Amino acid sequence: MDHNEALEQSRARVIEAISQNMDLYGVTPSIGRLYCLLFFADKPLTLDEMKEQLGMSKASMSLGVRTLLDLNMVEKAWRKGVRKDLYVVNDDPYQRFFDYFSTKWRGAATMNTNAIETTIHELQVLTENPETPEEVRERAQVDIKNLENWLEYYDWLNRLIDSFESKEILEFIPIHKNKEQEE
Amino acid sequence: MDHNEALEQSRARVIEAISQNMDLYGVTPSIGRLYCLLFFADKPLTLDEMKEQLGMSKASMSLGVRTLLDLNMVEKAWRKGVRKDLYVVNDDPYQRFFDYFSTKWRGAATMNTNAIETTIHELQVLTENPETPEEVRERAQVDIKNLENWLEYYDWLNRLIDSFESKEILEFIPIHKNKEQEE
DNA sequence: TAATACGTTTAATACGAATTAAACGAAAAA
DNA sequence: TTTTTCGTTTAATTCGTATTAAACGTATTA
Repeated sequence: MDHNEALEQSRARVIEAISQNMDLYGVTPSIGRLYCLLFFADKPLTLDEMKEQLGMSKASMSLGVRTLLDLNMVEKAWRKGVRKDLYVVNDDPYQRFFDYFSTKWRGAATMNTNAIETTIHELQVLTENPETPEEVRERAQVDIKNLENWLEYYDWLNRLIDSFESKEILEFIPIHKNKEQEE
Repeated sequence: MDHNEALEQSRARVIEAISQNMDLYGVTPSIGRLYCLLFFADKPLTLDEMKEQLGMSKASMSLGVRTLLDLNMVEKAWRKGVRKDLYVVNDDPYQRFFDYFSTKWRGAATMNTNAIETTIHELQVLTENPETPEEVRERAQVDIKNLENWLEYYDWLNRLIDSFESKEILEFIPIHKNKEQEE
């Protein structure tokens, strides 16, 4: 085995691990490998180069790059004299983590909060309606109580995400270079 | 429309919203609806009751309940005289959030960390090998630097998850009842 | 025991998302 | 202009997973 192969083989291990676990970010292993390809590339890549290296279609590369752009995991790059679109990885793992929550989790929290608020309002109208049977009224009141508990949680979640976006979380959980760690 | 329907319809909105957004927890909308069914149930349910209410097969309920159990989103319940297995929702949203990170994200962090550490070690051996061509050595050194940056991130992530598990995060982002909020 | 009532597993199916080939439109080059 | 080179979109296909029917094993009951 020559040394170039050894390098590629070493890389392959982390590529596989990371690609598989990228489902936490809601992307497929294929897109995970695309991300890793860009991560290990020493220069911005074109769609054709990605297609070449991964042995997939150009359409897939186009789609894959776009979802990675949506997640702020890659960025467009520019190089004089190059007409093709170029892409580089956004290799700050903290930023990647924070961005993911800013987009996906924040979006879900907003949607759920809206649905819950609307529903609570409807249920309140229901309980205030004198024609509502007692049995239904009671169930509605239990629902309201439970849903208000969720609202409180989503408020908390939003504040957590705020601390990610503003990076204030790093005051509580600091990034400390682990210098004096085990050799 | 009778009042019972009104209640069901109000519930349906939040059920749909939450079920759709449950993909953040890595589960399908079907399992999301199963979770919501248990959430709104006023008593522990059997597999047959779930099957009945959702119009799905018993096998699906069995599978679905198990994945929810793995995520600590539901628990087994007991009732005297009832032979069938009973399940209730674990309706603490904070705990749900924390458990998810304890299992899924911690697991991914561990796997990736292991892969990265092994790879860094291999790359170091490669760079120390006098037969390694200079060009490969340089690329390996760049890789090592980048991967060490990731290791630092996963260490940070683990400490963040620690603060979830221990609930110390609540000292930084407190749960405050939003009493004095906009009416 | 035997018979029934469970829950789970397995193998087959059905459904949806990932992937691609081909068509398309836009921009640069000639 | 016309032609070529891009990237994207669309429609078709492929692939994987969700779902189910049926078989299975186990525990309870009689």
